[in-house]
Amino acid sequence: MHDADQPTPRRTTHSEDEVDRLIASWNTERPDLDVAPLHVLSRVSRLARHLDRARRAAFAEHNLEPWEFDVLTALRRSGSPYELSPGALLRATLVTSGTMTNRIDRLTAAGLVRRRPDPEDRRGVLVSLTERGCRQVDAAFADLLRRERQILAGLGPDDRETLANLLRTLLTPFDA
Amino acid sequence: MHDADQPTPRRTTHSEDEVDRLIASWNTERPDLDVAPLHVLSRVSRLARHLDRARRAAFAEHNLEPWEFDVLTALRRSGSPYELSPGALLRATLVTSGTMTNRIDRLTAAGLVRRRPDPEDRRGVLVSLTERGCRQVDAAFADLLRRERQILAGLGPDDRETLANLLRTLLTPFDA
DNA sequence: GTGTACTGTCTTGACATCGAGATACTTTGG
DNA sequence: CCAAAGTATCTCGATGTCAAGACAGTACAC
Repeated sequence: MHDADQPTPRRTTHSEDEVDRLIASWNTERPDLDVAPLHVLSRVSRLARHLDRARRAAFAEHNLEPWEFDVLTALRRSGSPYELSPGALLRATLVTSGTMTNRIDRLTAAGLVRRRPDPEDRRGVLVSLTERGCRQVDAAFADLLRRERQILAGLGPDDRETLANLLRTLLTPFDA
Repeated sequence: MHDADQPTPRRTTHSEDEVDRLIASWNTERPDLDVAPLHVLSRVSRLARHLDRARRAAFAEHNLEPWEFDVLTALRRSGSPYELSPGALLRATLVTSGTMTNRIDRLTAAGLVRRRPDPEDRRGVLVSLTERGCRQVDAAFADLLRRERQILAGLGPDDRETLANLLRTLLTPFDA
């Protein structure tokens, strides 16, 4: 449709990144397509991938897998007595019930959570953090925040706020 | 450290999202921690998750799995004759060699790619797109771009550019 | 009350991924 | 020309996930 404004040198000198190269190859192969959305969304995906790696590294220091951290933080954030049903946990972590059963089994075996029957609903179960689970998730979370601060080091406070607000705008439609 | 500036009404009215609620629970449970990095990075992760869902939906319309699309686009972007080695493909898609072998097997079975021995290196193999593979990836990609435009609809052109540039700044250290 | 629909959890089977190692071939250096 | 190191691909076993369905218990309407 509009070929002319694709290559305009509109933005101030930014060093080229992988996504710019990706987009350049698309522009060569499919000049008919407007691939501008990739400028934002491919970067979101790639950054998320790197974040996953950083998370994995942070947790490994505390002998936790990312999935373990996800479950433990959900419990931790729920506040004392750090106890939730498997159903609540799977809604918090967006996994299926089969996966959650498996996770709780392994976390129980590792001594990080405990299972007990729900006294108010005989179908139900309650999962709670053990002392060790609580200590470990707190340590891992502090470590994670340190690394995330590193990743954000290239941005000033105003840029961070701008970025957070723009991302929230994109995210809001999904939260509904 | 600084309790006072967390609840300041500094940003102009934005509706609260899931991440704001997440951060609020952390502030309740661990008021000693500065969880500000989550404002940016949790949103990046969550948005990436939603993007994955959108991708999956777009590809399903064309009978493609996300992993199939990843391999096919790498070939498509490489330009005519749409042929790359398994090694080049695994570098492009960031999976292990075992995974790539498996993927190529299945794509071959589906008639979307072809394998042939590399005439210049008898260890090697070359993988190329079939007619059908090319048509299918083109259709799926066009569909994906439509959906990505939808996701970005809430942002004006200037905001998109700002967002892309901020994300690039965060991404650059990783590309090295 | 009793049947029907619903909810919460667990079980099972299929599947894609990874990591480590095997195999075949090529390159390099003496 | 040969040996050693390097490269390209594939094989295999273990793992974590999901989807579908089984099972037990609850809630509501009649």
